Amino acid sequence: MSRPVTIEDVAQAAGVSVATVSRALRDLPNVAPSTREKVLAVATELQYRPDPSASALAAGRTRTIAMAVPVLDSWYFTQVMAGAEAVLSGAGYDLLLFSVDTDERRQRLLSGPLLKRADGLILVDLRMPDDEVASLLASQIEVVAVGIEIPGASAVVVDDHRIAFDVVTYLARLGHRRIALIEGLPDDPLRFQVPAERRRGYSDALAAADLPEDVDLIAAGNFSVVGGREAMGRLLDLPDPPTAVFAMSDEMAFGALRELWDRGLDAPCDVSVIGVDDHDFASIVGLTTMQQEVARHGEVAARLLLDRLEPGERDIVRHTPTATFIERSTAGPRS
Amino acid sequence: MSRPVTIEDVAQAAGVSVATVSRALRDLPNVAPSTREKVLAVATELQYRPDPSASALAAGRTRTIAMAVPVLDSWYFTQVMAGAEAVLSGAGYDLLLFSVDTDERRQRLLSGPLLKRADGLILVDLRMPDDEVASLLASQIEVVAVGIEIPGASAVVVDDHRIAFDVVTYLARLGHRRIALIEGLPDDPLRFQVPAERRRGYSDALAAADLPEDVDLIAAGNFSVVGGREAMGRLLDLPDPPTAVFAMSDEMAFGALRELWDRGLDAPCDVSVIGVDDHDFASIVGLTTMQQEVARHGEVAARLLLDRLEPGERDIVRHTPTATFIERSTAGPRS
DNA sequence: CAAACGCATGTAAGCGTTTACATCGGTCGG
DNA sequence: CCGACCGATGTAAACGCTTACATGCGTTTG
Repeated sequence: MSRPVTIEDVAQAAGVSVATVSRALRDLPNVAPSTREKVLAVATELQYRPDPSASALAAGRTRTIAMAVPVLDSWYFTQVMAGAEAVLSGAGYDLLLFSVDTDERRQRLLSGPLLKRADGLILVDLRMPDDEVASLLASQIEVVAVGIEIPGASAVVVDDHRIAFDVVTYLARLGHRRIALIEGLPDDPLRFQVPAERRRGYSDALAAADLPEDVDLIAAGNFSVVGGREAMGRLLDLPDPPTAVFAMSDEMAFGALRELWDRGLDAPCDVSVIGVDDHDFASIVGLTTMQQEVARHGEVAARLLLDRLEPGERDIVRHTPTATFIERSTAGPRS
Repeated sequence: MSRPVTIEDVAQAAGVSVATVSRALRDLPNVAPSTREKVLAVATELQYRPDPSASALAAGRTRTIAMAVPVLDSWYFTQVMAGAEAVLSGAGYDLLLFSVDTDERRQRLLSGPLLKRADGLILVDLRMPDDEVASLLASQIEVVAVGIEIPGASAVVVDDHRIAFDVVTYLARLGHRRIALIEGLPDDPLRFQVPAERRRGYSDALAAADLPEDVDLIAAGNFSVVGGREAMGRLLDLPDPPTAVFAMSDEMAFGALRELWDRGLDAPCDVSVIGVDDHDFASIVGLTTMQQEVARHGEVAARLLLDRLEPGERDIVRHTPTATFIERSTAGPRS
């Protein structure tokens, strides 16, 4: 109803100038304690709320961090997001969330007004062409990447090659000779860097174990439960099906397990299955997996970003979280 | 490097006034087609990006919607969020995300500058005292609730009483006489309305089936997998354990199943288990559940909000999504 | 004791938009 | 042929803050 309270109202009521109010409310130096108190009292009394748009316009800082992820309904991304949000809200920043499902949307977003809407940007698993990277870095906004490397920006990247390599090597040591891969999005090379790295790790591990690589053993699972299930279906339908499967994510591994069960098969008796993430449900179904501290990824990214927003040129940091292999009950020796 | 391009730069380059640029770029009437074209050309040429803060300040609209949820790492909330985001981004709105884990944070948030940061607010499962509701509604911001009812605001609310009633009645009809409830957060009455309603539905169904209610059969599961597991553990340790369990969420049901399996028991042979949601993994483990179209909740909420933001006083709408019972393999007759 | 300084405060110029209002040619009906 | 009207455009005043700079006063210092 009533016109919102402005800083001017507070100034008037407190008998000082707007500048003093501004300083007092933001804990800047050069304000007499008595004055500060008075201003604070009046401000709460009047229920004054500074207008963020006005502050942003005047100060050039929005106190907002944007985060862009490929999809919002995937466990991994929501975990990263939750981790980041915790840190950001603790530091008084707000989180602007975007899901970027197409190249076109990414392009529009990352060149659009978003850049002026936030002080920083957390980019999760969104690979992009060089020119976009360049224009991003040229813009004022501070960028931190998760899951991808962006030359010139801090990043949180797991060693995806190693994860895949270790898992596949483990399976090979168990005696498996036909080891399948359920991968993510083979059709969209720009989107994820992760699948490509894990794919390489898979191939290298096979080579290291002197196993031939068979393209039939590579199935796309789209990083989803149903995708994993369908992929497993295709693998089992092969004339010479695999005895072990490495799924690039736990979610796909769950789908794979489901398909096994549906066919009256079981892991690890018939087929060994290993995933990545240590999803909340991995322990439920006993999935052997390569654990990642996913929420930490987000926390670390947020912290790196906040660090760089502080005045005083921080270095570009590349943080590599560790992954821990967790043996449960879905992988065993080749029968 | 170079000073960002402002509307003035565009105006100058196009040989018109800033007003005309503003009008042309926003497709307002009263601009000659030739002029509009010219302006558009110059704008793209210069890579002009309007500053959202400035627009917001001048126009009083932020083109942003805030969404507050109790936690970010729970399946239900992320689904709702994903649904809302899809609609909002389609309409050119940005999503500001907040997790509200304490009463204090909620209070601060909902009275703070947030209100000026967004044109609308989607409140999910956050119950609050009357005075807060009042001050929220008194503020300029448009509110839509999900999972709770806020007098004076549109809402998306499932019939939680009915869901619980139906499930428990179903179990009673199967011959179960000791039906347990794994609930959410009993200690925090302000936070969720949902648990309270489902709890009532549970009690009423027992009464309708002439079954006694036993407080020992009610265990808190915190809406999490581990919580559900622990709750089930406590229930099984009872001298007279239940033969059926209704979990208020699938996630808790998963935990419950896990506990059963760990003890060498199984559903439905030893204990029937039913959840709510139809979580992605429900089909994996064959969980019988009451399905909700969760993402739709978010979509609908977003749409209701956008409707109300259009000029032209819409009515307050109360949308009740339907829930569908899905029989799978974790519930059966009492053995 | 004057000059120099430091601190608390005020003044006012932005920040980059939107938009009410004024202006200015033309067109049109009488 | 003229006043009314209309559509295209410009002018300038907000919008609510931040902040560089100016001011004024009490203290210190040589």
